[in-house]
Amino acid sequence: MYHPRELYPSLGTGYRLGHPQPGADSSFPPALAEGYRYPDLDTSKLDCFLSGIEAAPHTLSAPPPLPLLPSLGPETAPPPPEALHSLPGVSLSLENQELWKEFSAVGTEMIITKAGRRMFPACRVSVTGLDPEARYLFLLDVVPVDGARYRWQGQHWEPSGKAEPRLPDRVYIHPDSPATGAHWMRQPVSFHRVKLTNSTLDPHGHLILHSMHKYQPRIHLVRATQLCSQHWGGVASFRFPETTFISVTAYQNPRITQLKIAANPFAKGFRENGRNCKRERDARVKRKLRGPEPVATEACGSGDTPGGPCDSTLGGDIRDSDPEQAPVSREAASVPAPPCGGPSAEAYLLHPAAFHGAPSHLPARNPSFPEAPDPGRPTPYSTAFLELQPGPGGSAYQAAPSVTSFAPHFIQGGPFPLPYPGPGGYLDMGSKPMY
DNA sequence: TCTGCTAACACTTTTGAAGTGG
DNA sequence: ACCACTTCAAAAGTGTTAGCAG
Repeated sequence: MYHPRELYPSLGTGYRLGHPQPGADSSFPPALAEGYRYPDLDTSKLDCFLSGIEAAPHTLSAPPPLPLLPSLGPETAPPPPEALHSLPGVSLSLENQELWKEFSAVGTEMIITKAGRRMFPACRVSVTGLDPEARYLFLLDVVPVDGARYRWQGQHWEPSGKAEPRLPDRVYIHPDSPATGAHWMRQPVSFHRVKLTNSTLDPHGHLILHSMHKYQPRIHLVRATQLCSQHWGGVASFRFPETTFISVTAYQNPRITQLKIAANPFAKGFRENGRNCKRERDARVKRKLRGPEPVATEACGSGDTPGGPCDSTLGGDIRDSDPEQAPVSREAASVPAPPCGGPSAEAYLLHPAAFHGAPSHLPARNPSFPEAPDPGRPTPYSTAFLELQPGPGGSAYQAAPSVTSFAPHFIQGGPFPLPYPGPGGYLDMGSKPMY
């Protein structure tokens, strides 16, 4: 685990997030740097949806210089994760770091599709140092690492020209947000529901990426103590070098494919003993050509323990060969959850934008939110993603109007606005009452 | 011809509704 | 009526593959 204060001992606790200096990254050709400033979290861009949050206005000073971004590939020894923040004492650790490192050592690739594809491995982190009583939001976004487009050369990735123009920046808000520090610290926080797409007109709010480009996920933690203020109480921004990846529409490196099949329970069918393994597929093709025959089976059954479900917080990459990352079994899942084990209904009512539109993602009641929502709050929205308006040149974030929470023009995609339920009321999501 | 993208496919996992029993 | 548990079907998430477009 890395503590931000160890990384930036000279910064103290009150500094502002800001843009790094492109020139500081030696792996980033100056010619490509134009228009590709690394957009670290700009506090102003969050005002649109954080306006209901926080405590005393926090004065933030100059941003620290960013360390070099990592390059992808087996030759790099990952530097410590980077963190920028004005939340003293808060630190984040990547829970599934070993898995990420395995992928990173080969050169992580993430499939992106028009409909949206989940990340695997997913970002799963543990947080410490939060104020147990204060509320926080967890955000995730993905930013380009450099200004290059990449190409698979049979053995490795190489830059092959200038990157495509920057796409709209979207932020994924963890469904539990806002929740108390105690809630976030109780168990690892998983972003396994994040989806990546290459559709620039994506209506679902997924994070939009270009194929064959290198990206870096970032996790932001925002303090939110009072729900009706125009200010927020600080922000911490983290990124883990081993989570850098290249987006693709089809896997290029067969070693990555093998790793994904081995580690992702959904791909179990493609394992050596799976019914969808190459041997079986070939056999099926032969059978098709010969005509119908009884289907065989058991011999090729996986025999593995079924991978279990993941809740909104714990879920993510699960590898059934790894006991430490063993999925929660159905039996285990039936055990009563801890008081803050699930997402919160109040969190939804207060920040419905934090939840996906699908009913399956609806939160469970969370007693850590005893108070009813403010009836005077503006209309919320039903998407876990916010699209942030790029500033001039497409690289900087523009200050958002902070007059209302969830300013409609800052949010794109999804069936909203939805009617805001009064205190104790229901939100109509697909005609089903919530709680 | 090569490269990148898409849709269809078969398979597995996840989720929620319905049913059952205490 | 309520709760806990089980069963089942539908939805969603996988990588593979063939075909298409530039």
